[in-house]
Amino acid sequence: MPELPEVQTVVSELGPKLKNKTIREVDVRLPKIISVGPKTMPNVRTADDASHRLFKRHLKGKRIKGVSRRAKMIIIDLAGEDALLVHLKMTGQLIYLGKKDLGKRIRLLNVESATPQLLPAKWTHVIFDFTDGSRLFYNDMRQFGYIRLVRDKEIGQVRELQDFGPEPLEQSFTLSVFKALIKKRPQAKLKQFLMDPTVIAGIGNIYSDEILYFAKVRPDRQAGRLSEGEVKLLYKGIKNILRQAVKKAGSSVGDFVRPSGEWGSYGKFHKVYGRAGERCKACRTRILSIKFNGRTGSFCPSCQK
DNA sequence: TTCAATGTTTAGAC
DNA sequence: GGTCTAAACATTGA
Repeated sequence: MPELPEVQTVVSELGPKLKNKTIREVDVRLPKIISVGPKTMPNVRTADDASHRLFKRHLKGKRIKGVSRRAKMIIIDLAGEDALLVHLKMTGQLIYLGKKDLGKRIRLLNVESATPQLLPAKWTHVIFDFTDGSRLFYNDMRQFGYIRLVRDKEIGQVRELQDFGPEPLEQSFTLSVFKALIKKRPQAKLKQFLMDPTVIAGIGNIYSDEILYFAKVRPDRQAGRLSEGEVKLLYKGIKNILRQAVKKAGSSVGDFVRPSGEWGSYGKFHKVYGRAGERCKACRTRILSIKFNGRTGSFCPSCQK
């Protein structure tokens, strides 16, 4: 589900809601989602009783200072020396309901057949109860995501936060920084290059497709073989597409929901992602869909050279 | 029944 | 070391 624009949407909308809330109780319904300490390895999550108890005990009574983001990781900063790291992976959702909204039904899947549901629902794995009666729900159908409790000073040791490329929307991500990245990986194909978190943070399958369409280059072109003009257009595409998507609160493909239960609206603007077989909006050629290194990429064979 | 799905890591091959 | 592939996590829906 979430790439940079979706995660940024969660962070922007959740931050003001959670700020200065105090946790009354945490209900962990699927222990493997949670873990404690910076060195936890993904996919070796044991969810033993000790860390489960530690997690609940540590969070009880803690006040939330703020919510921020690094790459696709959500960082919930707690008073004292603790922080919660939340990674949504493919299908994680964070939904916040105020006390008087707890009876509200939320549509958790952006498909016709999905009926709105009361929370906690079938895929709600962790519930945070705040002292003012509001609640934060963590849902995750595929159960790939996680919530990890770490000490502030341990954050630097979290391996999922190490070795990340620059944040593409920050001012410091300049054209010359981008050119330096290309020099480092000249052989990489563009689709791979854009999606590699050690090259640039936060770009996944949806936005790599859209950025490549914007830059009019094929996903299988080599990064080091672009013309000067193509490099500039690609750089501009990264900034433009991501900024636009953040403005529209992300794309709700499948199951991205905002913390309020609303949908992101950027999906309406997709030019190629999810449009395989349909016609290119610019030239009417049919959009192709091809596997590139295990991931499907969609592109216009006529507009993209 | 089979396939693909927004993410990330790891192992093995070349 | 760089790059590619497949597999792993678990479930749904077309």
